[in-house]
Amino acid sequence: MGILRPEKLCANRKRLMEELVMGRDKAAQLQNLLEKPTGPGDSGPASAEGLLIPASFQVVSEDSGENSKRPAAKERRGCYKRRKTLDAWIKILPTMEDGHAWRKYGQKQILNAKFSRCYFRCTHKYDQGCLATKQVQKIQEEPHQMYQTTYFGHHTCTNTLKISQHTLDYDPPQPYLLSFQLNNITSDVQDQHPSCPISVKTECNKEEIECNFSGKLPVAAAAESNMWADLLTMRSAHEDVISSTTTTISHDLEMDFLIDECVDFQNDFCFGEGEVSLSCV
DNA sequence: GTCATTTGACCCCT
DNA sequence: AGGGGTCAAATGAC
Repeated sequence: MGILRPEKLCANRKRLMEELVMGRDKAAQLQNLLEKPTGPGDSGPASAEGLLIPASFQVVSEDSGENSKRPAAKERRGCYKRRKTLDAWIKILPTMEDGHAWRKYGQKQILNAKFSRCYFRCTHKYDQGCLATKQVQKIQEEPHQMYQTTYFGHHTCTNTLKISQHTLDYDPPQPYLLSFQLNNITSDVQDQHPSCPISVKTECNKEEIECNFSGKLPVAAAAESNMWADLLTMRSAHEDVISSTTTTISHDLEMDFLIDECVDFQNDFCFGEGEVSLSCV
């Protein structure tokens, strides 16, 4: 549910386009943030948090209905409401750690997913009423394990933990935080290679990097092993675009790209979902 | 004893 | 109807 599934998007094109427009706006906001450095006291990254991939089809608890006394299991009918609106975003990290104190409250095996999904709520849900929650799903096995974390709501608690030393000491060239989105949705039915421009942004050694691959991405061939070669080609072919949209590209890029699904040429658009890992070397 | 995790059941939503 | 999100009793760790 947390993932933008192509088949569902195909069924609701209008909604999808609205999401894309929103994504574009978010990107513009991010650009502004990057161009306007924050002061020493500012919590810059926090203000940019919401600009990561909007998990549009996720919803946020309207009313958790947390009472001190809970009814017995059989009396729980209608005791809680499903999440209703969205304030969610996705991060892909090599660790579950994110500097906040979470308490696990559930785990589910998800259909067609290799790994189970874990559900966390803020430790301070009851003492401070913090409604932040997250879902963590492993998406890649060790040794280069990666976790897709979907956050819902922002922390309102004050007792956040410091980022663990493990996280701080996380040294390159291990994969680092990365999120990406497809900027536009178009297709080229003639050559069966839809054009899906990609934005990639990451935080690597405290340095923000944003790359904008605006070339044609042969999505249909995304699963093939030469994907990285394609991206490299694309990058060199659009070096001017990259340099105009990034502050620094001093790192070599090492990427694994995978697109799970991308289809529906009949409706004249395509969409892919995927993961990108980026290493600092 | 306290708090976190596990796990099966329950419930909402599509 | 079934998948996915949440609850809470049972269990484990400290």
